Parts: sequence; C-alpha cells; structure tokens
Amino acid sequence: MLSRELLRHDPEGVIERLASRGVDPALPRAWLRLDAERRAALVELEELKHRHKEASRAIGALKQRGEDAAAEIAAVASAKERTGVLEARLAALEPEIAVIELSLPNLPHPSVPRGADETANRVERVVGEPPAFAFEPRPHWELGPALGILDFERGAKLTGARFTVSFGAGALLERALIGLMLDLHTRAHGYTEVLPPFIVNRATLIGTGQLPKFEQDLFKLEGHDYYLIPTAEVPLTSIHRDEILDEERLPLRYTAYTPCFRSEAGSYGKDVRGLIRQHQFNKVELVQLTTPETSYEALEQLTAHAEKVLQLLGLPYRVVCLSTGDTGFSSAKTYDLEVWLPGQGGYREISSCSNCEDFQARRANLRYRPAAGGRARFLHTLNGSGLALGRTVIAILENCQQEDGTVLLPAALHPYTGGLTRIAPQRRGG
RNA sequence: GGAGAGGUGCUGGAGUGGUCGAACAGGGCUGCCUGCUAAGCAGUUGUCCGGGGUAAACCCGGACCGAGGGUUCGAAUCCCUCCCUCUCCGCCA
Repeated sequence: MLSRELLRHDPEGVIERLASRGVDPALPRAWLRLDAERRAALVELEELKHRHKEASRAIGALKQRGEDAAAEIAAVASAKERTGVLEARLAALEPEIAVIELSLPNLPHPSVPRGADETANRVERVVGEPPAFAFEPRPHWELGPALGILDFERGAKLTGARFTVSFGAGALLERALIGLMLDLHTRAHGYTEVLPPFIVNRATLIGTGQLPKFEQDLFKLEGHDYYLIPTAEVPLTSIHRDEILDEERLPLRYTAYTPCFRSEAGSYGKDVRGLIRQHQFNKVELVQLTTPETSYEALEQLTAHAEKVLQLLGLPYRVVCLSTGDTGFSSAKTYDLEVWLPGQGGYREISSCSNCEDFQARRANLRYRPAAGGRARFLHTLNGSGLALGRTVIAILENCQQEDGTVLLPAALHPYTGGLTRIAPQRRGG
C-alpha cells in the first residue's frame, strides 16, 4: 500500500511513477477524488458526533439529578438522521477506496530501469561459464524420466497437469538441497529457521500483496477463508504482523523450506514442459525485516546469500535487475537470479530477490520503535528465493549431465546425499 | 465435532448502561532525594483517523476494552453473529 500522505501531497509524481509500471492514471485519480469526498464527509460527521456526545452528557447529568429529560432526548434523537446519512456514505466510500489502494502496486526505486517488460531488464553481472558439452545436452524432461527419478505422467494421473512425482535419487536430491540451503542460510548467513503453516488466512495474504488482486493465482480451501501459500514469503513476512518491534531486534532474518502452491489460472501455454512451472513446488525462502535506512544494503546482501547457493553448486548464472514493468506488484526493486539451462539454451529464473520497502509493512501493519524513541515507524520487508528447489534440480540435471546419461552431483551436496555422488538410471519400488 | 469458561492498555487485574481511555498494582519515562545502587516521594505514560499548524512541537475533534452488527439520548458494560484461547468429552499423528 502506498502512503496516503504521499498520494495527497504529490499526486502527479505518484501517477507518473505508477505509469512507468503500466498503471492507468485513472485509478490513482479516482482514489484522490474518493479520498477528498471521504474527508469532507468525515469532518461533518465528527462535528455532529461531537455535539451529540455533549447532548448525551447533559441528559445524563439531568437524569442523575432526577430531572425530566424527555425534551432533550427527543431533540437529540431527531438530529440523528443526518448522522445516519453520512455514516452510510462513508461506509460505501471506504471499501471503494480500499479496493483501489490495495490494487495500486509499489513505486519503483529510482535505480530500476524503465521499461514495459522484461526486454528492458538490466543484466548486472554474469557468473560462471555455461558448460561446454562434447555431445548434445538433453533437457531435464528427457533426463529425469530416463533416469527414473521424475515421472510427469504419474503426477498427472495422481492429480493433474503440472504435478510431478519424484522417485529415489530425485526425491533425495530435493531433500539434500533443502538441507544444504537451510544449513548455509542459518549457519553462514544468520537466518533463523522457521517451519510456518502452509495454509494462511486472507488477512495474511492481503499483507504481502497477493490479495485482493491476485486471487486467481491462489488455491483456496473450500468452505474456509484459508489459502495454500504461494510462497513462504507470505507467512514469514507476516510473522510480526500488527506488532511494534524494538529497533534493537532489527534486522530480523527468517528462512524456511516450504512447498508452494500456485493455481496461476490462465498461465497455461507457458513453460508447459517438465518441472519449470508446476502447481506445487518446493522452495527455501529468505525474508528480512529491516529499518528503512538499511533495506537497500540488505537487498544486496540477501541477493548475495541466494547467489552463494548457486556458487556452491557450481551452476552458471546471471543477475538481472527487473525493469519497472517487469517488477512484481509489492516490490520497489527486484533482482532475479537466472541459472543457465543447457536444455533450453538460455538463462531461466531460479530466484527473485525483492525490496518491498514499506509497501507490505503498511498493509500488514509491521512497525518498529526507533531506538531514539518517538513514534513507531513502518519497517522495510525483503524477500528472496534461496532457491527454488525444482528449478535447482533442473539446473543440476542439465548442467551436470554426462555423455553416458548419468548426472554427477556437485561436491557441496555430497554431505547431504548419504554418499551418492552420481545419479544413474535406477529401478523403482526396491 | 459436543459441553463449559474466558478474551480489557506494555503486564497483571478491576469495572454489568451515564464525566471510563478506562480504578488499582507492576513496568517504563521525568523530576526530587541519595556519595553510588536500592528504597522513598511527586509527576507522567497507548494507537489510529481527521481538522488547524510550512513542518516538528502543540491545539481541537472522532474512533479504539477480540472482530463485526444491533438496542439506547448514551455501551467495556445489554442482545446477535463470528474468531481466538483454556478445561472436559469424542476423534486422531
């Protein structure tokens, strides 16, 4: 949510910055009009209420003295009509205002490249060299089934399209990656491991920006106001929702492994093959809550924390700063980590690291008390994948494949695979 | 799922219709006192919204006693719905 004060004081500036993200200026203009109307009604209503309160007090005083107050009561009662009209007007206005302000995306940071879509993204750095193969590398949707570790047909049978079953070394590989990532982030990077609920309520999703605008991307539980989490960012960022934290505790760093569930209705036709885009996937997430002064420093650190995983695994990648038009709804600035996928002959997103500044903090009422004292302030929230596990599996299979069809596992994983260093074709079911 | 009890400020805990934003105690803060600490004494202490103020300070008003409705001139107090916590029963890992 944007600052109301900012919208009122610099409407044209805000409208211009929103336009760089593709927001129709009519939306903020409608907000301004409704906000002015709301405040006018509020001023009148509060004046009426004030007089009403004084009259009630006078009645109370009369009655305590045992005097008759019937005339006063009648006068006050008849004055309630206008109050009712104003209250009804406000009750109608407020949801309208809320829908608009909850639908406006965050303002982009000045350092973000301007542009309508991903073609305006800026490559920040390229790390590692794509491997040179003496043979034609195979995509993971061939390698996985050939090795007997990924089964797309049976995933579709058990559930439907975009669900997958992992077997044997495939399942082990994800478990090993979870262990590697959580150990790295907790021991080397100072995050606290969290095991959050995988189901959250509506208020939590409004806080991080998924609702009300992106309901169609979520799985909702029938008969409840509960949703499956689309990312651990949602529960982790909301841990301290409606709290005021002492500045001494900041920054807070949380990491969690969770499955993620995305309906993404309407996304069919894109990335249909293999593990790239699934309705259920695993992820290790990084979240930080910081002071406003330190959040951009924290974004660089958090991005480096995610990069460290790719470096340990020896996977080639690049870091991209998303353009204004490509940046996600809640984010002011986002770095995507894109891993090299030989099977696709290109770089594909494996992590997205964002500074949401106070956008989520306003929605979720996340504040801190400055050490110097004074009013509570909104803190800044950051999140990043560290990393998406399914896509890490893809990257390992495709980058580490050998001519004989086996896959050599990166050395960093060996402590987590119980001695397994190479995935070879395997039988299932023992 | 069934039955019962309960949700009040930073904390504990009063308050069953009228000056209650809320007694009292603890904690915090500010003075005084003290060689220092402790104790003692006095004062102070929330959040949000709106108006005024260039802004801060500040001033005025409104709202907030789990959430949302209702009754009433007036609700923390009465009524309804929902949520959460605790105890017992059932069921289950």
